[in-house]
Amino acid sequence: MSEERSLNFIEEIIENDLKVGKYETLVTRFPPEPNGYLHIGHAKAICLNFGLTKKYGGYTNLRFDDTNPVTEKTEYVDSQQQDIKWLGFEWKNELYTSDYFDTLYDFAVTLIEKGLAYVDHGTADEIAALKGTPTEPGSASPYRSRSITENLELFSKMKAGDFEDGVCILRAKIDMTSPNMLMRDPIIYRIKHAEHHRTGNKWCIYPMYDFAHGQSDSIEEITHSICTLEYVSHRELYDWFIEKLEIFPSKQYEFARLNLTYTVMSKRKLLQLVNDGIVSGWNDPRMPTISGLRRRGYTPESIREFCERIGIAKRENLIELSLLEFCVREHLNKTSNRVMAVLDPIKLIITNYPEGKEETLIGENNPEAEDKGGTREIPFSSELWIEREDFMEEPAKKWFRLAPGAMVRLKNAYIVKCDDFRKDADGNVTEIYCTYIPESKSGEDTSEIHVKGTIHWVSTAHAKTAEVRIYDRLFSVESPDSEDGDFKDYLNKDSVKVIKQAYIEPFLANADLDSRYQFIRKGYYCLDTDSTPEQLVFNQTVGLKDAWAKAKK
RNA sequence: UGCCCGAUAGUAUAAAGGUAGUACAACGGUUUUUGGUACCGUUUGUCUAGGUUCGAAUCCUGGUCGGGCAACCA
Repeated sequence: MSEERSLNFIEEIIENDLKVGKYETLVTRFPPEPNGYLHIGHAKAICLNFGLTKKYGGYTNLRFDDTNPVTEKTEYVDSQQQDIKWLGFEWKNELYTSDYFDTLYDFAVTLIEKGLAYVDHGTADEIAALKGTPTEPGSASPYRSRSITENLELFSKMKAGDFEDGVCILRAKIDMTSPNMLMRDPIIYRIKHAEHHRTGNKWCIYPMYDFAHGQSDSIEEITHSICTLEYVSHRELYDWFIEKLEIFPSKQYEFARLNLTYTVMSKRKLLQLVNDGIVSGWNDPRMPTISGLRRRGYTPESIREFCERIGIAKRENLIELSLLEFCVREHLNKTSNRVMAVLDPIKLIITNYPEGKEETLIGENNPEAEDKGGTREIPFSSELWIEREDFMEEPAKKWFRLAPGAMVRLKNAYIVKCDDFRKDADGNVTEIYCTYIPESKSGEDTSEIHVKGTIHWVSTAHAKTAEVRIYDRLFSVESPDSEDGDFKDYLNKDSVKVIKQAYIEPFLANADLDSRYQFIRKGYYCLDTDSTPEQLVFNQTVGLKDAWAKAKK
């Protein structure tokens, strides 16, 4: 059944490592910094790391990379955990880089003792100046030659809180002339008198990313430490620390991060959208965050499928949003029940249907499901709401819907013929008059009449109302990041359209937050968390493909 | 004017020296009580110049283009 997917370069490395017996057990980790909400780009990394150990055995740790107390919060830890679980993955161990602060401190002492680290009292500017540039080598700091004893003492004082922020830092002693800027005596510990979300005020010195990440991987015996391309140049340092400290040799591999058209992906920019009130929050349905996609109605299955399809490689990429939309349509088409809702209503009156008469019709819930998803009852009467766009006073060519003299099928009901219509003073059509064909009832049609168009409807007497929110891309250009000027100059002004009063069939009154629906001929919808029993609110996840709309252009 | 990474249809991603394939997108058709779905078909590609080889997307050299690197961020 399962078709073969070719291996990506990381799978090739792993298969080879396993084959030659380099590792017994594959161990990966997902290491977010708890300073924001996870987005679809993180989903790619999550699916990769957890997917690898699911495929090859072994396990994946969740490690919060919390080495910067001023940006990190427990709120983010909680949301990130929720998002990973929702995506359908289970971590082996829940860990925090801050769990290793004692060990990391000892590692720093070891380095000092080996003469490979020193305390520098230069200011940030002085240190930057001596660092050189990418094209010019750096030069030694005046503090570079301090004795081991002095360094040990000063570092201990740093830990003890004897210095204010910024007075001094601990640096690795490597090579100020290295072509790799990161090897020019990188800072490994800085002083920050700040409260940490887990360790409180125990520490006033915190390790830098480069002095924490590889060692944490090593402590956990991570075999394959997978990260994004911007860390390529960090690998040399990563290996250097592991070698000098003589600890478990985790290996770092890098892949290209995800970029998606019509959105931005950096936490910084997403935070700006939230703070500027451009979106309602991290989980605004237009956001590319996991929580936004979830609220929008995306399913974990569809996001996992998307991550599978985009592949893993090392070249920069910009994935078309249409692929994500395809994945969610594909899943929702198979799993969601069909219902009828009229978003832009106009009244249709069946003149030969007895006034006051009602019928209960049966509709199948999902033609794609094996059991058709069961059936539901749909009330029918002489007065219906239909979609305004399903009537044309002067039909275009190839028009299959209602027009004077034209016939269509009402989904799950009868064929009707349009006899007349009314307009108001402004020329807007207000009512459409039809006659129905009694012997054309769905399921027992003996009329021999075949019509090309089928439209959805809701009985006016039985309709419930709901608010419907329809979303469009957040930005009007494919790559807001690469345009001139500020990315916010390219916002799509019409990224949300709110329909205050749509008519929905009574069945939908019992909609729950876990269900997704296909509004027939319209799209996929789910209940929004803003919903109340008095006021239902639906979000459009994605519209259906619309060949007619395309043909009109 | 340094170092590092990369370059295959519109977008992604395969082909480990031997038929350039797949998906999405686009376009056309068949089926259809959703102008949906399903199915069928069409268009479009190896950055460039050399070299190695019987044979190069793949190996080598030069060039071009794109990205990263000079936070007490991760």
